[in-house]
Amino acid sequence: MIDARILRDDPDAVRAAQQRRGLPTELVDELISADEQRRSSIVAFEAVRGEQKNLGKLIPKAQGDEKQQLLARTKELSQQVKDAEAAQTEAGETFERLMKTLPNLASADAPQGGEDDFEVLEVIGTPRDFAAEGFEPRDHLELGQLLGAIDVERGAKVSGSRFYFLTGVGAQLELALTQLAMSKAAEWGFTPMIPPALVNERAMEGTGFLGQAADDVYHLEKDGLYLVGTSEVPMAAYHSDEILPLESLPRRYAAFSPCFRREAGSYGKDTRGIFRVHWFDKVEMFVYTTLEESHAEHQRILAWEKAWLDALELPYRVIDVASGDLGLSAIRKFDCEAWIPTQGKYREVSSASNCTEFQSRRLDIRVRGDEGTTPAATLNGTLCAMTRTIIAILENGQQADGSVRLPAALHPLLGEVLRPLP
RNA sequence: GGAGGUGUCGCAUAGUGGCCUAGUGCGCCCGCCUGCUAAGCGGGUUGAGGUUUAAACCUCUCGCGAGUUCAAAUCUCGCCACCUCCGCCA
Repeated sequence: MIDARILRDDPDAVRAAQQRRGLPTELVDELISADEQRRSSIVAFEAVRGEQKNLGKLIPKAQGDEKQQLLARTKELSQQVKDAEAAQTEAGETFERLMKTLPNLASADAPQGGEDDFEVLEVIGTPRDFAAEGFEPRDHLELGQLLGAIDVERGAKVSGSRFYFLTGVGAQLELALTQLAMSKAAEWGFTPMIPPALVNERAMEGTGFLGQAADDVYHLEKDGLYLVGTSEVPMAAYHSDEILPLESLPRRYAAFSPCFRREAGSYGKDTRGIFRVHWFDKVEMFVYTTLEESHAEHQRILAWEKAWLDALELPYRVIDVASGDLGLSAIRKFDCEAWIPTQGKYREVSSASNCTEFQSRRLDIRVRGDEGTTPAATLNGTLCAMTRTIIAILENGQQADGSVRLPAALHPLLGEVLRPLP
């Protein structure tokens, strides 16, 4: 949710932001009139309510006829107050419902356009030339099977398509990555967290996932709970309804959790292996800070993501996602994409978003500063999404015999090389 | 799943229909006093929204929501959270 004041004072800025996302601007006009209606209903209610209170004070002191007259008058007022209050509540709810459909104001710094209009900011490392090395690279699934690391057949048998078992060195690889990511994050000043992966509606709605992304969310109707698609959800709701002292910011958390995604509408896409799955584990960075600091923090989060990919010795690039491809809550998003040799493409492995005040207005997270309270800013960024990282490590580190050279950072945990099963 | 209890300002408490414009203590902030510190004295201190050039004023907020009433922190009902006990359980 954005600041209603911006809507009143500078509606053109809101229209422009909508246009940057490629969305119609009619909503802005609807919002302005809903806001006017809301405010006039407040004025009407407060007028009758004030009168009721004033007269109510006179009643205990009044006697005889005077008292009877007052009672008659206030009895009449009582109904008016109820009606005015109902009208105010309704106008308020209408406004809020519309407000919640309005995405965060896309940054003018983000590239214009849709999914394919991202800007490449940086390309780091060099993809290996397998032709020059004299062999055809195997894809992650084939490598995973040679190493005894990934079992998708049994994943499908037990749970359905887009499920998998990590087995043997595959399971060890995830645990090692988790341990490494969490300890690096702790070194950087993040508080390690293991949050719940089931959350209530407030948390899911407040982070913006019941909007355009609602179809992608698993919902346990019987219990009123949702499975999180990312620990961003419990971590944003962690401080909901709280007022954080300014001195306590930034608050940086590194959360490890499973992530569940229905992947509705991606039926034909990325069906081989574990690239696009209904469940994976992830270490996520989540930060609470001020609006002013959020832009610099966004860059820091990106820098930590890069440091992580550097440590894993993966070739990757950084893109600035176009405004039409942003999620509901973000004003700007940077993705890191690792090189996947068998796809001949860079593919997303991490993503850093600045959600400014959008989530904290919905979840009521404020900062107490010198001049009263203001909504906090929230940011999130992937540190390590397990399945895609495993894919990148296997494919980029593979050798002609099907073994995989690991990055030096993993040597203390797993040794230098993963070898095929005999 | 069953039984009972609790929910008031940052914390602790008072408040059983109108004197609540929610009192008091602690903490915190400002000032006074003051060799220093402590104590003492005076003032301030929930949050949200609205009217307004401003100053100021108004409304809402006692876990949440409905209801009764001219009037609700207070009475009634529902929900939620927490605590204790019983059952089940990794």
